[in-house]
Amino acid sequence: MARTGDRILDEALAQFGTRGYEATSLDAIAAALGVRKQTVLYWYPSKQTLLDAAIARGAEELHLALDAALGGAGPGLDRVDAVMRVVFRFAVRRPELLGLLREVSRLGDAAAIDLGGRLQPLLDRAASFLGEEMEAGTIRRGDARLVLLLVYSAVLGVSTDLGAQRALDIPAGMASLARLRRELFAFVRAGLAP
Amino acid sequence: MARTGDRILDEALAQFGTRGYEATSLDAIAAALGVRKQTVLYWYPSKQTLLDAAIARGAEELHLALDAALGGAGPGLDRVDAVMRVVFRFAVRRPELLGLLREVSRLGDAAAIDLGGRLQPLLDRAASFLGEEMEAGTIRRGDARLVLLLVYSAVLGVSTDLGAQRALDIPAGMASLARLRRELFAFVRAGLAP
DNA sequence: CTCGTTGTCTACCAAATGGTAGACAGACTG
DNA sequence: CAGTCTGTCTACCATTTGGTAGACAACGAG
Repeated sequence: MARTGDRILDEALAQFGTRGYEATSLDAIAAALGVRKQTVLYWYPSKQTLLDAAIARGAEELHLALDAALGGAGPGLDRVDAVMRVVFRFAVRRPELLGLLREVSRLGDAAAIDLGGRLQPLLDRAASFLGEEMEAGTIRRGDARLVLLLVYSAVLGVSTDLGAQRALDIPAGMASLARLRRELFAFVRAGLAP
Repeated sequence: MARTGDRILDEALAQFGTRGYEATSLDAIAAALGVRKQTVLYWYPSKQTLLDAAIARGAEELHLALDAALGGAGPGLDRVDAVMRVVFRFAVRRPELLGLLREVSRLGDAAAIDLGGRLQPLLDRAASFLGEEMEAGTIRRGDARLVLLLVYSAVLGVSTDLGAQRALDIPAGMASLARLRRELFAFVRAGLAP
């Protein structure tokens, strides 16, 4: 695949992730690249195909980063921190990717199931990790899958709900972002502590 | 306003909240009510007007319930519990309302700002409540607004991200829902504890 | 009975959307 | 040089969408 195909995929990921799938037209994607809609349809024969490809790409990127974080870090809460660090970095540097994640879960179509399938092993691994830590006493006991869901929601929510941040008068900017990160880590750590 | 106007508003809120604003057509709303699109346009002269009205209605409903919860409950973490109970009940009984909240924050248009304005006093109140409790030592010290954002994200995330729950193989149903609720409460309580 | 009001409908319309068909230019290959 | 393959484009098309114009029926008031 030449470079055009990749540029289209990037742009599609960005627009699907920020404006939403239905709200994004092929014309808009094409125009953003200075190209005609038919070029988009040449590389991806339908809008659905393009969405699938964007999801696959996003999932792969997430999977890679999270896999490394899950594998490389130390035991106990340090590992939780490592994962949160990764997700938080995504939230800052590639918010459209997390936006796509959320968008897909809303669409609830076949692509979402596919995405679920792709991330499944990762989630299983995370859940069993939480379970082990609960056994070892480093994490408060509870249902590992539910706790995972909670942490996921809190992190993703913070990462994507910029609207809420606006309503709360939380300023943007590096310093404030760092504070938010610290607060998030403290909150989750406290929430998981035995 | 006769009954048709209200039925349209309900249906619009439901569809905007679940399928999203752009993905919902006036025809779809009308069809769901066994009526023609022009009847919808008679009551609400444009799609944007309808969205605004739906948001206003949702905000009012939320405001009412949260206001009561914030006012009526006891001190300290009990009050946090009361608010979470309310939000959780919304998540179960009127998920489309929380969905609309999220949708609006994504749209980021004038309506979102309006919604923010409506809920602002409530958020201020919640934040200052958290601040007081931090002073009193019943809640772990930290930035009250950020902590509020975290709790909000966790609760809203759990409440709306059914897709994630599917991916995690968390079954639907009353019993499982109750367990999720317990786990959420425990998590937030622990996260807020000093 | 007549007349204005109200609410719903049929008939359109212009713009946008996803998608098809095919022309065409350049580059590589025999 | 002829021919094929690749990538982009112009030209359309059917459908959907938000929205306008106006007919029409029910109905309460004078």
